[in-house]
Amino acid sequence: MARNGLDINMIISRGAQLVNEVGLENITLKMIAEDLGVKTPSLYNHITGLEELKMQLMLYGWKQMEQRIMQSVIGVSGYDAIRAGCYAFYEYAIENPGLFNVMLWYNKFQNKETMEATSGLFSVLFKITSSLNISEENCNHIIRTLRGFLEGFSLLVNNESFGNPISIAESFELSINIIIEGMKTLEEI
Amino acid sequence: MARNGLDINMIISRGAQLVNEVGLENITLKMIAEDLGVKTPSLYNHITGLEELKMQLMLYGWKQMEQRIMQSVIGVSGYDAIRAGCYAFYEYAIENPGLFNVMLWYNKFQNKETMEATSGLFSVLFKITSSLNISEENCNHIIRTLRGFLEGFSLLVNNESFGNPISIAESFELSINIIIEGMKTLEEI
DNA sequence: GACAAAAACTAATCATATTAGTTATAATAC
DNA sequence: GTATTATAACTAATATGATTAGTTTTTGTC
Repeated sequence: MARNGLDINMIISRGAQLVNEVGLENITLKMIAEDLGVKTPSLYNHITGLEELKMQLMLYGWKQMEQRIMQSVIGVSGYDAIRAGCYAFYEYAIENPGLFNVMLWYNKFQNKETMEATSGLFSVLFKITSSLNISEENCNHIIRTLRGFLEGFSLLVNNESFGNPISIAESFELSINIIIEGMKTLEEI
Repeated sequence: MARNGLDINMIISRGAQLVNEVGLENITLKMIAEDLGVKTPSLYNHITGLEELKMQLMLYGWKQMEQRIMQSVIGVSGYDAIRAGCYAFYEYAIENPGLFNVMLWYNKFQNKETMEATSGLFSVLFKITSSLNISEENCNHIIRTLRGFLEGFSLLVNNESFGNPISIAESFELSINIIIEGMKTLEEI
């Protein structure tokens, strides 16, 4: 009953590629429309506007990252799994700098869907920490420690904010070690 | 030889207040100009544009936070000083949500000045860690651990990104404990 | 082949940043 | 005290991109 040109998924996946190329501050509907070979207003048949697109990109990114993290922890357990999950997070963030900015930026409380954007991902890490001898309450706190560190560190790397020339890879490795050693002090019995 | 109306400092300090009120995504030159009782183009006598203003706000915020952190560590040493500095960071970030977004967002590598925006602040923490029995290289890595955690955690809190209803204050406290305990495992001798 | 739904289009509107060119002010020189 | 002049403020104009209104086109269904 209508043309079968665009659909929302095409817009999101092209949007994700473009935002990685040009950055969150430079992405425009005009650019995405041109890339898809249509005029800007045509996008409005599929999205309500730029804000909604960014929200969709945010959800898309977190879901994709969740897949990567789940893959990464297959076959490993305990602290090795924590480590693997953290690396998967970091690598995805570094590979997708523009999209990762959208993920951080639009991960505000808005509604149930946006609130739950990251819950699947971090429930993976929660399950792993729960297998350790750490109280459930502390497991919940630890997830926040990890979220904070992973999001902040990745953002700093993507922004090239570290002035010091020492190895970033070693900083990440040591940071994860520090957090894991700190976690171990929370083990009960 | 000219009118003594605005100056750059008035623009920056009003801009800082306004960005905290309306958020980084909503701040405009028009809004700042109206607030200061002038027309938008008048601002261009003092700044080169919106981008430069945001960069200036970024520098302003980091300098102000640096003062707060230096105050916080007076009279304390060792891990207590680390803890005090972390709390000062976090509290400043929470009190200034819009400005803190600018601080994170525009803290990219651009030139020497922007690169050094945070160096004073973190050199305070570096001096403290250096007083512990931890190698200089590891001290540098630890600064990055702390930066990552503090920036990421603060951003999450400002965005209300934590869905779980457990106490944020306790999460912060425990996170700092985890990092400090992890740091202790790096002490040599 | 006509119809209806939906997607694409063109044209118009709006907001804001920015630039160009003009006017007003106030410190200094005389 | 007045003329000068540098600078800041102003008005008017331009540019870009988001968004909306209204029109045309397409395509599956009858």
